[in-house]
Amino acid sequence: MRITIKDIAQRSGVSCSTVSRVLTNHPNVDPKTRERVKQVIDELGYRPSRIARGLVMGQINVVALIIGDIRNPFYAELTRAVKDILNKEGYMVVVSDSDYDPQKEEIYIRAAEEYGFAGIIMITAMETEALIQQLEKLRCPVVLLNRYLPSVETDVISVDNYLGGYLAAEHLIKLGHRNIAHLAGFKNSSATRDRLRGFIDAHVHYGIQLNQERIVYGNLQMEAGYKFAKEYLSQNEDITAVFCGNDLMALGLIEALYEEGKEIPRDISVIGYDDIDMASLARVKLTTIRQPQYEMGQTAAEVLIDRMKGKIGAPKRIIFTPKLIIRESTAEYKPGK
Amino acid sequence: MRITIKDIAQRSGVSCSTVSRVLTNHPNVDPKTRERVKQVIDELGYRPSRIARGLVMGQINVVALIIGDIRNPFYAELTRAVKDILNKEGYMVVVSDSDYDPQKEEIYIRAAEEYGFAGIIMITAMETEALIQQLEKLRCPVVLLNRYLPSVETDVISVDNYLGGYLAAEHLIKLGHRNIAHLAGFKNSSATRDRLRGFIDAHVHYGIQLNQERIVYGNLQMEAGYKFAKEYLSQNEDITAVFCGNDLMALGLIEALYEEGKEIPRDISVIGYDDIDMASLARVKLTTIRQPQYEMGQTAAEVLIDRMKGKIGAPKRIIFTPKLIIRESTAEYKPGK
DNA sequence: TTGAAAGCGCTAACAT
DNA sequence: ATGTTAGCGCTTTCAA
Repeated sequence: MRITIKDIAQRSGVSCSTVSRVLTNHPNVDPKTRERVKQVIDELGYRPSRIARGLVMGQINVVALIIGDIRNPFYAELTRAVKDILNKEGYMVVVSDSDYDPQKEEIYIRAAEEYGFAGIIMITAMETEALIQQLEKLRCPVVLLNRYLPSVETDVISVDNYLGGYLAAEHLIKLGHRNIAHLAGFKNSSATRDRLRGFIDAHVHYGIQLNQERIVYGNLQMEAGYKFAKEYLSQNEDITAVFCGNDLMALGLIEALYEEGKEIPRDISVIGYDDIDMASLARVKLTTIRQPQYEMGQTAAEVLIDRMKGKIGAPKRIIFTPKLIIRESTAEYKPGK
Repeated sequence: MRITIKDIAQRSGVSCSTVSRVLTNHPNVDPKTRERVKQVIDELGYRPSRIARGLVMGQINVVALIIGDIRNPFYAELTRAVKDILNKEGYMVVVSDSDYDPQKEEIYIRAAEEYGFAGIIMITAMETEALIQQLEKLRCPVVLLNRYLPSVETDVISVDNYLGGYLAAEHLIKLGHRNIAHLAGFKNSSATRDRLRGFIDAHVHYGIQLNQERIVYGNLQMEAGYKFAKEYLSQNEDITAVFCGNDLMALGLIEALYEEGKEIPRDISVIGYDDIDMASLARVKLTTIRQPQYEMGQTAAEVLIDRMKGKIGAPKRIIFTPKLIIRESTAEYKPGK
């Protein structure tokens, strides 16, 4: 049978309340009593039931982190940051992969409610009406990562996606490219939309024509990049550069191109997004837009902790600045080719 | 205020017990009553408290997965498998990174106890006495992955590490290499030890001398491979091939070598372990020993589910077979070099 | 088929 | 400083 607070109380000759006070570090306990109780606790190897405590408190010290896919190194790194910070504060973190599917998100948020989680950090798949309604009803604080829901009052930690898209396009344009394709992320994500806007505006700014067919949407997985190369690029040989919505797709794209005997950046320039570790280790070191992965997670966790501790005030918007990292997958456009 | 079973009971004109029966799909409820109650539940958007339920049941439907580091793609893939299976059965999965640190493991196992988790799946960092004691006292089933604790009665899912080590060494030996170094994993892990035994036995079998200094232990991170190249290999120029304890270290090693102007496999042959996705995308496609990552996770989850459902019987040992995947990072030994 | 009541292990208000 | 008591939301005997 499980050892309970009652056992500790009996063995140390005090009441349950006193044991509870010792457990919660309540000041009103005689030092001697405290010592005695602590000793019995050690002796019996007592472990408090977080569930019982949770029932009384109305919640448990657990935070949900909802991301796209833990196998994407960008999310893995972010997850580490979130855990590092929250564990230090005594919170447990439950990481759920939405697979970029709003329905799965819904399920996970519901689970967080049923389990009485203390908070949620999420990168939303899309900004759907259902999600917004769900978040509005929520009884625990939420921090949104890299996405923006205009109608929901939550803290938001993000990176300037517009700027990221602009920087990527500008880099390619300055290298002389005029026919640039964009393999974007999910169409309904605000991050995707913002990057696209930046991408388009850079074209406008430099007076370069850009037509709709140059924009293709992918699912952020390596295969999407691979497919894009095999299907789209082989049909559109005028394309001399591609801006990918993340590094994973860029890597898949490069792989496919090599299979066809093409070389990067000789035949085509490729720029990624995120700057995951792999970007600098791939067969062609990837030029990319760096997002401060760890820092984003860290900040999100810190902001959430403040909210869970009851800090009030207007929703925060913390926006990091993306950075162009030039490596070897982009090069000057050579008309001869 | 939270909507409780009581609210549902009042609104539908029945007792709490009946509502509970509806919730738990108990057969003894009049179909009409059941319908009415369900309707009220939907109407009010009622969500049962898993915590309250957990208090009564003595546990919650949550499983802990304790791994080394989620940023290692091998673990990320395995994690996906475990989650896929367990979520389908209605369990939540909490993933904790031990950072290969037995103390962190201890903390996580304790947390699992305090929260009343239904089960644990873990890859142990080391087989310490403290861990064994902790596991013996545990009130929930445990499945061990790729590690073996002789004195603890748990199910074990693993890959034949001895064979893996043997295959790696044999491959290099057959290519003509005679001075092979082994950058192993953690010294105290049974997986590391078994692979080392295989590595040594292959040498013995082929009548090749091997001395102790050829074995170096690393922490399974990319930096360890990098460092190994910079520090060890530059001091030991007779080494013509390296067997790495995982792909990540192999990748780091190759990176360092390239920085020094060396080429793989021209100057040195490298073989990894795991066969993570990156292995086939790196600048040199990695020869490696494949472990069936997803399948291992899947099997571990299935075995654990059986135990949680009360299936009894002797501890299972399921052992997968590793496979040599030959790519481009290993080549025949050229005496000229 | 249903309801009343006890109890899971803990915290916190209140009383002493 | 300590004990008594009520109650968190649910499941589960037991009785009707």
